[in-house]
Amino acid sequence: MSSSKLLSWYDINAREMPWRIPPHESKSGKKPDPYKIWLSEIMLQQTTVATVKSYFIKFITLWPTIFDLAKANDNDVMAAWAGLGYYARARNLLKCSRIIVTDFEGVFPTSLKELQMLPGVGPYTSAAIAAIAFNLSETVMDGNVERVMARIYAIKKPLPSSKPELYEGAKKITPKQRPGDFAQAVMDLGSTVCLPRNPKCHICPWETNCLANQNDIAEKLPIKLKKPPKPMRYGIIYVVNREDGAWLLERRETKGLLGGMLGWPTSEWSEKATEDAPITTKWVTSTQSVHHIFTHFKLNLIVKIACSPTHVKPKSNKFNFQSDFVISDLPKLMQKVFAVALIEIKKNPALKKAGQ
DNA sequence: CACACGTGGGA
DNA sequence: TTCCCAAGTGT
Repeated sequence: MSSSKLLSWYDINAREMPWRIPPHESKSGKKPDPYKIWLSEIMLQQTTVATVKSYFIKFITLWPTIFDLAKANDNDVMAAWAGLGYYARARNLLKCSRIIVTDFEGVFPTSLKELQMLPGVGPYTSAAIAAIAFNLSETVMDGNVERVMARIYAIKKPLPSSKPELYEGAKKITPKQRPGDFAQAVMDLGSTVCLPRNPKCHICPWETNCLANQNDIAEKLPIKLKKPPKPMRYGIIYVVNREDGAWLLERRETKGLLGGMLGWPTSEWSEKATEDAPITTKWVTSTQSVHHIFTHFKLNLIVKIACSPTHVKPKSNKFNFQSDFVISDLPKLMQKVFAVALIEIKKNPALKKAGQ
């Protein structure tokens, strides 16, 4: 297995990404901005390149350097992250930027050990930053690399127990020359050629070296255990529009699901939907409910809508009327709820006031 | 180690 | 519809 074969492939086939130094510039010594590599790698955790691109450009435009990000308003950063998911990443992004500015004078450390002490930076991201931003010969292991290694070495032991073996395989072929390009090349290969289903072995630079391809079992690898079904949860969510046009929202608790994000007041989400209205009023129940799929459960929410007079005070001070928000500041689930509420408001004259 | 943690796209 | 997958980390 030769890394040079893959690097030659990468020289021609590298995907374009806003944070990436293309191979011809990389070879002539152009260095990436560690801030951009770090930011992109955090965004790319469990998230596709296609999805990340526009968010990356937005962040770089709003906060061009780590110093800008470190002094940003927390709610502005959470709003900019809205829709991207896994919101702990955004909270850790802020924490990390402030550590880098206050403890490291704005300069990222280069060792895996120091990088892994940063919030949101684990085994994968530390190696990716070291390899891509600093061109150090570190071995990156993500889902792509796992799949490629399982195939070229024909490792039949199922994931996740095979991870150490897969890592050793990757480490063995990590080159001293161009380790950053190599890391990105394996991931490009995994995302465009060595696909989970229907791998394109006939155009793969490692076609003749790959043990799985030689045995015609590439598509069967890596072997993964089946995932248990997602349980269903139910709840009631409340959309209140005040006569002056403001909407009733809450800033969700910092920890847990959608932590730190804006959202509509909601009951708990459990086996059974239970009322927990934020104000006492006459509610209109939407004909449509909202269905949403999270990583570990499915959710069905009944949407209740009300129009309230301006003097109404919510039952809890965690709820606030806000007129200065845009719907894109909210997580996708909350955007879906709002869309359903608007349909109901449009249909129902009793909910229409204040020029809505 | 198992589980919590979002969302969108493809087959 | 349903399932899998995507440049994982924190607890």
